[in-house]
Amino acid sequence: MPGRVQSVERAAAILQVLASEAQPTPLHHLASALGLAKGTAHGLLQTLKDVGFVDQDEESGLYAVGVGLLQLAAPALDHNELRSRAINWADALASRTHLAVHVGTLEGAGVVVVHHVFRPDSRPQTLVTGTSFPLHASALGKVLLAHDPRAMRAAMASGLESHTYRTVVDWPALQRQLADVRDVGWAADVEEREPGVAALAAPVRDRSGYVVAAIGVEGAPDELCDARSRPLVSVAGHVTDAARAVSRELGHGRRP
Amino acid sequence: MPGRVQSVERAAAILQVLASEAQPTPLHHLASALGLAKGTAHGLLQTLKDVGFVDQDEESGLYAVGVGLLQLAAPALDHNELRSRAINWADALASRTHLAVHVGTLEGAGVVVVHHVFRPDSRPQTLVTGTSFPLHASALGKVLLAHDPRAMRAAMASGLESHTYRTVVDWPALQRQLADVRDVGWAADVEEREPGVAALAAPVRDRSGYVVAAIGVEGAPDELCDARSRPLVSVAGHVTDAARAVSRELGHGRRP
DNA sequence: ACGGTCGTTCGACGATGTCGAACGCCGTGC
DNA sequence: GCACGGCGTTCGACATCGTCGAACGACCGT
Repeated sequence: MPGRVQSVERAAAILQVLASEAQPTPLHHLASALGLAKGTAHGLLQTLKDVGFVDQDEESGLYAVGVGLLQLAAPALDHNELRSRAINWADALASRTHLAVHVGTLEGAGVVVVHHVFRPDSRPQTLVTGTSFPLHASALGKVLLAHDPRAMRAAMASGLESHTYRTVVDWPALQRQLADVRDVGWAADVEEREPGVAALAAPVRDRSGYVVAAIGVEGAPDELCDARSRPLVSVAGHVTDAARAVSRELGHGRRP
Repeated sequence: MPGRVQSVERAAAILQVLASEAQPTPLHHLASALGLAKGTAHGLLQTLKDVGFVDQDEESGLYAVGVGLLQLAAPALDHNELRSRAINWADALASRTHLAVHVGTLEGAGVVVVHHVFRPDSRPQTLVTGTSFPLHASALGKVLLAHDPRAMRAAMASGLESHTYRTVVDWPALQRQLADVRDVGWAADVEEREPGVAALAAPVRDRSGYVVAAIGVEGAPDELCDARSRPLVSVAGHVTDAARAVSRELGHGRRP
């Protein structure tokens, strides 16, 4: 691509492959996955090691994304006023509902989880901070679609991909759902993004009243819904209360 | 540096400057800070934008580290077995001690906080995940120095820099402290890294018995120490219990 | 209206990134 | 014990690509 720096694109591609692998990766795999000569891959990897973005195991020679990369991402994330302010209310929401809590913001064509509170029990859980959820097939995403025109433009550009048999992939049906979201103040996703998973989310507004994020809970459908898969209003109430509290922290509702 | 890719080094330097700035940064500042032509900085920034590592505000034109970078760092962090296993015990330690909890591992010449549990109250707190603490001037770091020869080599290479008037910057005195750490099983830092802050930490061992991390609590000196600034044995007991529990989760103490 | 600053674009040029070949090490099979 | 294949690493040649200075358009302040 003209005007872009190819070696930086290649280095980023290496990081993306490393991040997507469950285990440390050999150099030859990276080279072949990206169509690079081994010498080229080696030069890029040594540079990434020097700057702390990649670690290489001394014994096996395998490569992985280094914790050093976190030093870039985490402080930048914490500069985000939203996340700083959401943290306490997210903890409270998790305690109150006994569910996992996510906070997400629009990023490209998806909603990226910027904060994740584990459900307060000892079952194994997977951190999803940094993960991008589809806008049309997640509660967090529907909140953004309902209130943020940029989200709507992004969804129209990328289309409505099916994720489960319950995903809404019909624009009129989705529009009707979004009208309901604006009406009741929260969104639901019942096995639309992932089988066996339901979520409820509500909008977080900034000082000017714009929706800048969504906060929500996630769990098994029978933890959030009644026997006919209808979301429990009690859970939705906890979510909207938390969303309002975070919005107040961001200055929403204060006189100028 | 021969054998390294200069443009990847430059791109990494840009990210490091952006991460260290409290607010979004103009292109000309980045160019002058790194001694680059504006056209060069522009090409690197557009490439970083394309790969999602940098965002540019549409109105102001200012640049910042993008949430997209988190998508690389967070999943890679979660692959780290240590952090997955530490999360629950860290929450329990925070509840028990009413203090903030950190888990840290050796990274270069410092100890990087890979997990941070906020103290369970509503006072404002700052997330330090990703932050590197000095080895000799932090409880986490002293644990690693006491048990991990790589940490000792790194500290010898980088020296003992003073952080407060209480920082130990004398090798024999530090060595004596580290012998005590090995003896009692925990380390303390009383206003050595930061004025008004004290911390206690204990070693986390892997299946083979090697110390791979430290877990600790942090708070005001009077929350962890008695009137003569001596660490409270009760708090140290909670910390060593948590460290042992995490070590067991990592397989320490199991027969092969 | 004008001047200055900034982000962006463009083309020339040479510095650097890339690649193929080779090397050393390690593990495996015979 | 030896040979062989695979892998990470090194090196030098070459041409591709990254860099920079100049210029442009937009915006802002005076």
